[in-house]
Amino acid sequence: MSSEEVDDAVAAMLKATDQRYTNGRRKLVSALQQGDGPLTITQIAATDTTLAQSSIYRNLTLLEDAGAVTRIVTNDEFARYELAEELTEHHHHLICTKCGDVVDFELDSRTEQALDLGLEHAAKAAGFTATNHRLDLLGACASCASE
Amino acid sequence: MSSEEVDDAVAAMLKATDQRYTNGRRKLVSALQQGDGPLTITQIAATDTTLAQSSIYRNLTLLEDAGAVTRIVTNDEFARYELAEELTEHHHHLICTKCGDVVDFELDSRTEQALDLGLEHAAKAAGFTATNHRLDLLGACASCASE
DNA sequence: TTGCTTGCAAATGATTTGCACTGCT
DNA sequence: AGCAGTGCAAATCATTTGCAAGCAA
Repeated sequence: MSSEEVDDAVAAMLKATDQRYTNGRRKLVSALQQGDGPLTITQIAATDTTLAQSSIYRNLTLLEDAGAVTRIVTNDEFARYELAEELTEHHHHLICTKCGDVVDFELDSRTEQALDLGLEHAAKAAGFTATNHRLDLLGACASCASE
Repeated sequence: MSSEEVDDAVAAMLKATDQRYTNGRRKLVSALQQGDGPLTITQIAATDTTLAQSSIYRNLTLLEDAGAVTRIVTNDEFARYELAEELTEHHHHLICTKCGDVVDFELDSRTEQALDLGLEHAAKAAGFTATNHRLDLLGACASCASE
């Protein structure tokens, strides 16, 4: 999805929830589009020092409610945000347990399909109504592993 | 792994890090063994009102450092703890996005193998050194879905 | 104007820490 | 006796919220 398409989609999502697509919100979406993985508040704030922290928090929450953004927590103390799956490709996360960095990756479709089947089965067995899954790989990123 | 085996294994892990296996720590391990999924501090505290919150936090951290316990964060504000994978079976989590409850489940071995292969491949491609993976299913648990 | 947005500063709440006390060894 | 473990209360720190001012319809 191109940058403009994402923008349009977000605009539509916001309109649907009676929210404005303000300047600050555009900046957030843009920052999230840039990164190659989910970003922390600090990382987002660093992309544009004119953004007030409280507004970043508020607007990310608002965007999350509108369905444009997803909040994820890895294991360290900061939450991270990324564009909703609907606006990106289905992907997973490489989480470096040393530096805490998180990077996206995709699984080949054969594996992904096998996984979906297995999960569907397991969910049914547990009486669980699954909406989506979340898969992370934990370990050391390239730069941390070489140290 | 039986309750006693877990206990022995934890004892060994603690000894290896020069830590005592005190009463309070035994209670924590026991509580975690009981639950059918990772537990929050609140849930653990509820199993034994004589445990001080600060000690629960401290001891869980200590057990985590010893490798006996794993801390996980799902998406709500509380962290959860479970016995380390080494002391249990490899499993995944059903996370109810309504009530926040987390329950363990296992994937059939065929799917798990396919997943391992795919992940190994993806990790190599990204120059990532993976130690393990984490897979959650998000949705509504049986009781929340029926509401 | 009218109401949503923003920025600042103060409040909240999970988690951490200091310190004095208790209990192993 | 001597040091590790505990409980309480105070301190932290990410996140949330109240409020007054700015901005768009």
